[in-house]
Amino acid sequence: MNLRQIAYAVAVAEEASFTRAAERCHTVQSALSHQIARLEEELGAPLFERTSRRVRLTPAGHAFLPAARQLLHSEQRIRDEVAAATGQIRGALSVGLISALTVLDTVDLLAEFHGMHPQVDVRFASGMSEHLLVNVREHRCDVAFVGLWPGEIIEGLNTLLLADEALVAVLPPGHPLASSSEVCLRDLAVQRCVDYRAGSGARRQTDEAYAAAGLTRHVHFEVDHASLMERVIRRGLAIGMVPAETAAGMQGLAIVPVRDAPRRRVYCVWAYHPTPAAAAFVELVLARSQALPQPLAYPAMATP
Amino acid sequence: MNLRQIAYAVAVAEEASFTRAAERCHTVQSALSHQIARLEEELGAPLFERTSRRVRLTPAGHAFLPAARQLLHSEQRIRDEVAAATGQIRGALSVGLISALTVLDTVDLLAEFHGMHPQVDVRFASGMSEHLLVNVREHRCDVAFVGLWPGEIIEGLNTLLLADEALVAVLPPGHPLASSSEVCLRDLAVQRCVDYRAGSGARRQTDEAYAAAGLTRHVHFEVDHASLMERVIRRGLAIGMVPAETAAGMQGLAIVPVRDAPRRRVYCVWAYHPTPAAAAFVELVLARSQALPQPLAYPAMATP
DNA sequence: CGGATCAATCACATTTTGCGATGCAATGAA
DNA sequence: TTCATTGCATCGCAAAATGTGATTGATCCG
Repeated sequence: MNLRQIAYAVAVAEEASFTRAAERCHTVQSALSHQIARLEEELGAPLFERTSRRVRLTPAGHAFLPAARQLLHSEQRIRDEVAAATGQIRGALSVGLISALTVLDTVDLLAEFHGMHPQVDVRFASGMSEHLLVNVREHRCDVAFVGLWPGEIIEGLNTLLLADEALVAVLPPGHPLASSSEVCLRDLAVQRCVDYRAGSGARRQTDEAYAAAGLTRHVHFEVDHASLMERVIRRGLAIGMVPAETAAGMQGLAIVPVRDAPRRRVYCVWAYHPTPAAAAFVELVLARSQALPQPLAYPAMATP
Repeated sequence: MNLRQIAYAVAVAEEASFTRAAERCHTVQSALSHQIARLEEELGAPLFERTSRRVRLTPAGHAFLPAARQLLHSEQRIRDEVAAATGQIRGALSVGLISALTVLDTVDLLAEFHGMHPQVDVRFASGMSEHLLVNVREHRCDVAFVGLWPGEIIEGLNTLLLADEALVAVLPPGHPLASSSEVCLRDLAVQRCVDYRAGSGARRQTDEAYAAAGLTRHVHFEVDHASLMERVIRRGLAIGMVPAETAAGMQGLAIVPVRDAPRRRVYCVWAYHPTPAAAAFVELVLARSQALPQPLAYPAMATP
């Protein structure tokens, strides 16, 4: 077995062609073909089914592929780790974002990060908190910014609490409640509401608050980004709730404190043993976020 | 870079000697020395500090080592996966065990497993539940049998509930409560108690039950194995609580049901993407354990 | 001081890999 | 059916990488 053979085989699997794989690997088809044959011989099973005109993976090939990719990943990791040991941060950094993220400007943050470490390739991936957590756990993502409802435990990951803010109600200018000095959830539950998509962490946090108050409400409009929520409210279609800091940026809308407001928590999470690039990025996040007091390891145990 | 170079470098790091590493790799010292030099050249940093008489890792070498081991692990994984695709289960299987495990005989189970797949090398590791869970998460263990207290969530791992039994009190023959038809925790809390070590999952489960009943008790004897607990009780030093099935095997001791008995849960846990050997072992566990109804994904949400 | 130990270096043999040309099988259009 | 095309396997040869054994040079220890 051989690093080159592995790379060749993965290329063939991805290109579904020996010829194109050879081009991608900057070699000739005969050399690649030979190496694949040697690899198959050593492993004791053919990896590819060569029907003329088409190359397909055999069952053995399907079993081979994930482990092979992991091996190539390890190779890159070796280079990046050794480079980091001599002060050169490089490699790839995959950052997951929830769409409701407003507590810090990640693009600004990544601009600063890119200035410090221009050799790092950055990839964004947006999605819902649960999905991002799975991605981080399975190392498809290095770092993610997620929202979680109170009491949730994030096990097996590093976490940093970035924000724990009370939400405020955001109303269209002419709304009957717009001039109130304070409202409570009971007032809001009977209104037409806009909130984040069901299943998202942000949505769960508000749902949880209504449920705890014994209230049911109906969400007429579901959005996946704060700017969409703002437009829905501005148009007078519904009322919403956002963190106070976010609301401050919404010009021309009525902002009213909520007595029994739910809190919006945002965490930065990353896996154990981060890559050098991920570690450097987390360090920057740490430096740029005022350090909030972190919750206990097992908040569920703290309040029996 | 090269698989052989990586293997050579890891061998040097582990043997702290080029000569011994060469022997271990079935080659001569000069060849190995040359390959290490080439590897260091490609990586742009020396991995080893050659003081005469001693070889030590440089900072770059320390950064290199974990990623290199992971790469070699991937190589083995490729072989094992391809072999599994052709029906040959082999490789290594690391099983973690809590000492309080009595619901199934893991040695019997592994004997049967070894009969089915003799090419798999099995390694045992005993410890406390929390520690085993970390080991499984970080892939130092493939499968673990752990005890958890009610309400705990195991996130990011596959789980199978193996046992959920009520505990019964076990008393020395002449004990005042030995002839009772039933006792409650209040009766037991004032007795001298033997239980598992503080910090273990089994211990937490009983501690939690006493706390929930508003009782405090003092554990005079801490043990790390059921057989030790039995001997302490037999000697008349203390009373204990064990699952009913376990108690059935304790001849000559008084077994008394407990009205508000805590339950002892035992889970089998394993990481996502198990190795072929781990997957085969879990399959056997599944077949040999009567399938209990599994708890919800988020039991904390189910009882708000 | 002198033997022992250990890694680096060198010349040379062997193996592996790459390259270009060719062969062979299958497909699809005339 | 025939023929051009596509795509992978095979082969001979050149180049590169790797292994071997002997030697060197430095350091440690008695």
